[in-house]
Amino acid sequence: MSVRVRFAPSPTGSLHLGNALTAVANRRFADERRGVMLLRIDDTDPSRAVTGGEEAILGDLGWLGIGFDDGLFRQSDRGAVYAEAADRALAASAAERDDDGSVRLARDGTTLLRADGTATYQLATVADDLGLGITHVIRGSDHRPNLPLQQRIARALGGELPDVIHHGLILGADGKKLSKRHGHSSIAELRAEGFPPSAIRAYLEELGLPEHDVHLDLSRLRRLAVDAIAAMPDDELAEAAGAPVEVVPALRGARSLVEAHEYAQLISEPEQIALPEEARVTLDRFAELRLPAPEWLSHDEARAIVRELKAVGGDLRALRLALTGAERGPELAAVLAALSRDAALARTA
RNA sequence: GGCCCAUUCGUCUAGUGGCCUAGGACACCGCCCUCUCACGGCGGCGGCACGGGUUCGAAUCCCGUAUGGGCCUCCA
Repeated sequence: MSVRVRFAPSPTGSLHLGNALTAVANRRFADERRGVMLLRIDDTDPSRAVTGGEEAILGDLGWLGIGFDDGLFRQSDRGAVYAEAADRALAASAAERDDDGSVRLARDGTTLLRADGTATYQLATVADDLGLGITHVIRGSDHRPNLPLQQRIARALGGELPDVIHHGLILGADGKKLSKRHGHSSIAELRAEGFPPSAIRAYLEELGLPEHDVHLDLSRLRRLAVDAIAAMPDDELAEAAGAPVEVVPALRGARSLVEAHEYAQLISEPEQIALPEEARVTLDRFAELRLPAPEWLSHDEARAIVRELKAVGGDLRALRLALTGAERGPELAAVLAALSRDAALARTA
């Protein structure tokens, strides 16, 4: 029997990092077994729905490069399936109808169908895991207490719950439940902070299926961001940083995509700043070297100029300041290579 | 409070009774490289939660305690 797993978020907006871990774990579980992962939106509770919540989740998954092979299924579309499931449980005397019209599991009174006929999460999730042919449920350990109950519901529906694997949750660095207060808790936030998707993906892959709760390790995530940026092809980095591909060599030292974008800005639109008088001699020397060189420099040619300036004791900081308007930024030679002769001379005039 | 799960350096982990004086990665601290940033090189700091068993031998098995977490909704 081929493996079939599902990722089943509630449409409450951008994915929480812990949910993303579940998605990645399911994706990997399926991939490693040439199985199928389907996407299901668990939206049985309309009061919890958030406008744009589903779109945000789809956007996050796409951004992270997590695809799905079947679905998307929405529980709000599947009322008939749950009603039929409830009937089956009723017929088998595994459930009973309450005075108010709701349907409850006979054994412990857990509500399966509300009085208005809509399914609760417990019924919907079990009916779907059975009905959609799920073979393995991989979810966060916050669901662990549900396991015995869901197994009972599965039997009440005449089936058997798939194998269930629980993984530890991602907590804040302080060991408390990850929340908005910590920052960096949702994919949207991490994205805005400039983390490349491949870094987040790598972090989640690294975590695997933690047996116990883990603390979010921002240092590790930052490191992975640096590695991910270093590994990005030029065109990809250019797009991710919103910069022209010519300046990409100058973006390599950036630690985040936000910083990469700032580096690009330094080159295209530097802030005007006043330079100290002592800088003049270095800038003049630079002009002498730059003038006879080609309109555009190769990185090697740019390095040769930097080396020459350095050899004569030039003030490279002043040159950096003149060219980018900042004391820190991309490698000098990369800046020179990204600037035309005219642009460079204008800034050092 | 009840039930459940977990517990190896700051963090993530390797470790399934002898190979463990507990290995690695990231972080941190020095030094080197260096126009800043990032990368890289070298070195350092630092851990089996505690107490009892079992065993010739325990990070590894059992029990207890502690700590952390999860859940206790007609939420997911």
